[in-house]
Amino acid sequence: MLSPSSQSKAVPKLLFNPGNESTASSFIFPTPPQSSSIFPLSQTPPSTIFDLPSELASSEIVVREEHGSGIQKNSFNESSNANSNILLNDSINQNNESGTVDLTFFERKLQRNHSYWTPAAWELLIKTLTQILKDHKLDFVEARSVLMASVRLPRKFTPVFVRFRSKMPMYSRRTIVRHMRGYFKVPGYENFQYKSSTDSGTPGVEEVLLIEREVTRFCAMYNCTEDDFRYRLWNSSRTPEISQFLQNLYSMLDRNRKSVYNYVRRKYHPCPKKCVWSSEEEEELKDLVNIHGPTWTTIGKMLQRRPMDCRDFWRDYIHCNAVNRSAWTSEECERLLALVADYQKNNPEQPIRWMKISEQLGTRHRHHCKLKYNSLTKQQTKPDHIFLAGDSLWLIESISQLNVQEEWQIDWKYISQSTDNLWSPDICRQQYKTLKYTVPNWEVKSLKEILNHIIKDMQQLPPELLVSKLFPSNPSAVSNDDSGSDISQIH
DNA sequence: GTAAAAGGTAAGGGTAATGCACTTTT
DNA sequence: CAAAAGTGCATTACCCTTACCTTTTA
Repeated sequence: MLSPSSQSKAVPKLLFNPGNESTASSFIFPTPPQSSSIFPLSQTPPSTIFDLPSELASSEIVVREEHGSGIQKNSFNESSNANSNILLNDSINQNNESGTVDLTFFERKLQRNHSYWTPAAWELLIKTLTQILKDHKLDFVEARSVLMASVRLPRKFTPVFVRFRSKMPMYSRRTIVRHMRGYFKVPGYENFQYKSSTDSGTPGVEEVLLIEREVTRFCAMYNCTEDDFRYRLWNSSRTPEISQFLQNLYSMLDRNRKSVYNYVRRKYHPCPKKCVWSSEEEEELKDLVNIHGPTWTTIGKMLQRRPMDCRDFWRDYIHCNAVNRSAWTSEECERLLALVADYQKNNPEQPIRWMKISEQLGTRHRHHCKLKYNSLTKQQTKPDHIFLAGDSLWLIESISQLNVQEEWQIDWKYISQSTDNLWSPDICRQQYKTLKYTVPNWEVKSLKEILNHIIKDMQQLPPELLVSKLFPSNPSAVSNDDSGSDISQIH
């Protein structure tokens, strides 16, 4: 039996697959301009692609519901949290004791509708934004300023949600907003910016499109369907056509050969079924692992799933069946610390194997162990994040030199780069916030006033306390970097 | 026959998207 | 005041790299 989400999970369809849309194959992405240039309105795609429908005129904007939007809840967060934990734990316990599967629990945990941002989503977003800019006679820079000037999304951007709701309902409002801000290069949204290609990690838009085009070309050349291609790619007996196909991709893409190979094999696996596991399948998976061990390719073939999906489900659900989601007890914390200490003692200078720690602890997920350990030992594990007094002064002076009026105008990426990326933009911003809160009545003060106040405060410190990680050669600086003299840390 | 290159597999590790429980704004 | 929208933190579904082994190629 499949949970209902298997029916509702929409598969993103590439809008510009040949044959899907007649104008699509000629469409070229207008990549975001450099912040200094003007958005090229002349690149606006023809209206045949755009055909913004009457839905945009409608004032009724409904997007996929998220975080209980529209339903005001009582503010008893503590008790409602506790209740939900009790519910979850009850269902887990019942599951353990009776040996049967609590469907309510499984449906709950597998109903997520998780969709990654695809090139097709970029295309839709960029098309819609281009039209909005045209309608409001805005250029890229102006639109960026409008976006950055208000915390809430200006109303002129709401047609984006209407468009997405009708074309790609699987994306939440938050995801769309994040990519919109990323497209306009709003500081703090660097992770969501448009990337045509990348050295490693998730491939950029152009890379994905190139791979898709090559697959289409392969199918046309050998007169086969995409399903045929998938089977050929995974066929145990290698064929020269597939080898040639892969070789072509390696030469066209500027990234590690193995990365390309793995990506293509993942994306074009013959078994598209994923995410939702029925209780029967789960039992079957358990049996198969008992019989064959962790031979995921074999098991995947038997279950008609991708090998790594079998591994993931086994590792992150079945294997942590006793996972506890309630608050950590002090005994658990102590055991965690002891286990990690023991591991580090036996495996000096090795990265901590959280899967192993999770297995030994027995009641928590690997991610939970890692997060808890990091929060328990925050000071020790993140010495790099600590700003010494001299660094804090440098940070505030650097912001001051930017000569900006408002906080949102601070280019944190630039600040971070000035530290040779010793601190990330986020860490710099966080440190600024920490310092800001030391200023009395900061809420009603301007940025300049806040900065001047902090600088004045810090300049009153004795020079010997103004040590710096960033400028260790500073005559007043003390050389013991990692000993982290507490007195010089400003918090 | 052999070394180099490429393919195949699974362990290990990580993160983008989202859920929850709020707060803030309209 | 209600509803919509934003947000910090936790969770999870999905993704990527790397190491090691096998197979193919030159």
